[in-house]
Amino acid sequence: MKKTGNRKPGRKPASADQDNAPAGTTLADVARKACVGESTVSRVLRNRGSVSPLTRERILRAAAELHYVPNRIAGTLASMTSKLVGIVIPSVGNTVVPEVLAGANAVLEDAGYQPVIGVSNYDPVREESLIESILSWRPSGLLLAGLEHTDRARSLLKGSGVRVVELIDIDGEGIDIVVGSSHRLAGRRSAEHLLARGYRRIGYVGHGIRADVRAGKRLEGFRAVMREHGQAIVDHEFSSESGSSVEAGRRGLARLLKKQPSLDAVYFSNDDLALGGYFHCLENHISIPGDLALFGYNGLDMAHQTPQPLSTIRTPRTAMGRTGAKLLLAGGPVQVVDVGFELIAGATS
Amino acid sequence: MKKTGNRKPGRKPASADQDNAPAGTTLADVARKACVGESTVSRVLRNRGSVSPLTRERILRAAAELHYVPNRIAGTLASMTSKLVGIVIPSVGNTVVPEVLAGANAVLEDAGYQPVIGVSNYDPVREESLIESILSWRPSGLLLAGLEHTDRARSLLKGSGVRVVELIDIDGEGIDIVVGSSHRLAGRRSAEHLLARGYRRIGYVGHGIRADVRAGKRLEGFRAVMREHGQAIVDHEFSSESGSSVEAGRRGLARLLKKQPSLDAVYFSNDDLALGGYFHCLENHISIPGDLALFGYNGLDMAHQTPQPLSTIRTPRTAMGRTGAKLLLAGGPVQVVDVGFELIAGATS
DNA sequence: TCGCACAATGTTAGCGCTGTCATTTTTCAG
DNA sequence: CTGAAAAATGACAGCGCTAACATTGTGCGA
Repeated sequence: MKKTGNRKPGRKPASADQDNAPAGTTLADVARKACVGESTVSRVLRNRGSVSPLTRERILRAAAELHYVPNRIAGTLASMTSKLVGIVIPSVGNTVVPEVLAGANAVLEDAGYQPVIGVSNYDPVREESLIESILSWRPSGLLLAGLEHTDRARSLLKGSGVRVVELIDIDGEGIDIVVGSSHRLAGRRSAEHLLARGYRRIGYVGHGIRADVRAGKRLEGFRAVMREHGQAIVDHEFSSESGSSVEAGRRGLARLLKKQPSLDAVYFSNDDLALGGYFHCLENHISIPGDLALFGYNGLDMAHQTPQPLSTIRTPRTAMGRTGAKLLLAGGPVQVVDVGFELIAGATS
Repeated sequence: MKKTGNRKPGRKPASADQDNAPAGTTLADVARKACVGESTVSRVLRNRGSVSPLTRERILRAAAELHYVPNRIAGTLASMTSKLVGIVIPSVGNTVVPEVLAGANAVLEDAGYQPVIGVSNYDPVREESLIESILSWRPSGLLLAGLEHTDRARSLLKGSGVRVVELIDIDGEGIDIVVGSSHRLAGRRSAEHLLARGYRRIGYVGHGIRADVRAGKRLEGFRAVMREHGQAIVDHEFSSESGSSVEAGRRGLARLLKKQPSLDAVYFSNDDLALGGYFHCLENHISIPGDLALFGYNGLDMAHQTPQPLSTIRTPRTAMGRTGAKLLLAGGPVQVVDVGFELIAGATS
């Protein structure tokens, strides 16, 4: 036989402190202190509905005196709308990501949103679990890097119904909104540039497709143009994973030139690597672009400060983040935004 | 006269969909589908308490079929313990922060915590409001950069009762746990190094105390040693705020050398600036360290890949983040952890 | 066979807010 | 001065979950 009713409460009631309960001050405490109903306090704190100036004043004073900090967890649960936005990035060390992040963050912050981030470390499976984990915080949107995700990640996102913005890349099928530029096209333009300048014995130092999807797409575009011109990349050197990118570029170029001393140009998968290559040339008195031309990708500030600014392609990274965040919050239609890129001729080609 | 009771519910009850309610599937739905009580589902999903293998299996299947994603907002509210950790950083572009962040993030993620981040942009007032905002998500801890905060920020943190870890710097008064190294001492060691190598006409290019508190502390230590040796910095050039750090370093050194052509060494407030200085020397055929010695701070990988590795001081940034995060979660006593630093002699001094 | 520790599961009261609606007070045109 | 619309405020049922407790089943030594 069940014995319903007549049971002690499941929790101990909060101790009835007065005035100084820093950790656990609730809206009800403020209401009591200001001698008003809870909903009035709620209205004042969220600037919604109409409240008389006197009451508002009294409530604000009470809240301040109690050092009240609203509990957004409770607020979110009650209102079913969260001011949380999930962000999953592949890495923080990367030179590109922080800028995109900064752009997005600026917009989100201004709109009162708080970013919840996860770092996937370029691992789609890790990304999937981060997405799941972040979704459990019921964010009102999600910012992702790139278009490559596991199937389950995709279905989780579709099922959740939250707005998703995929940043950086537009070469592929997006889930919802996509903001970025075409890496394939960037690769093409790079090849066209080098060919136009008369370079023919061109090598490649960088990531393979497996290591970096977007670098792979650039390489693909690059090769396509070469092929169209009856040319081919003479040789390539895929960067090993260990050490910094700059170091990888330096070593990579060294290895490549040992195999192919007669190269007249090298295409790097990004500016970090290219900078490493630049340092290698400096050290070995290889004249640039006389003996060897260098071409990168990203438009890093740093690579623009060398005695000879690096030839590269710059993408509007901050704008990308800003646009992505804006569209995330705006609630517009599904769309793909191509933010384009700019080829910087530089002095190394 | 009040009319209590007998009122329609304030919310519309969730539509009684079956099987495919992707967005709003709740624990109750799973319980119903698996024909068990809600608490049993909760137990299974959190691996707490004992549940028979068969029931567990049934529940997991039901959850999977319904694509159930737990609502941690509700969970947090109910359990009064959150798996959120707040992180307030001064900037993402900065080269140091991402590494510290990566270290911290790795530890937090492994423990199932989700970081909620805010970017203060080096503005203590902005930091204060970010702290307040983040506290409203009731995180179980907060990671901050540096020891300098507004009074109100400090009292908010003290009042909230959450664990606080301040990273990077240990020269000052901490709120709770502090993990970092002494910048004052780093400045001292830098000066000692340059003096020991016989440099006497030393200049400074970098941030003033106002622009970067920690750079200011390093400069202070540097000057103290100089003074103790009866020396003084010949001249200095504070970097303007615009443009990248590398560019600032290049321009700064140019300006400084125009004023003081006879300098034999320059102390930079960080490696980014020093790298800019290095590029300036390269471009103007100033031999290093023959004509001019350069010394930086941070131990950036990139500055180690130049033909002549930069003389600098390296701090264990990733370890700093890891340690900070570990202590945050560990619940140990208040303490200050000095992670130290390492002077890298390099080839520019 | 009984009784008791313990495993397995159900029941329910909140967690601290917000949204809806009810109620009371004020304002103001007619 | 009157009635109705508008402003101000209060009351309270959830939001989806967890923690505490209640309840029932199960194995096993006495």
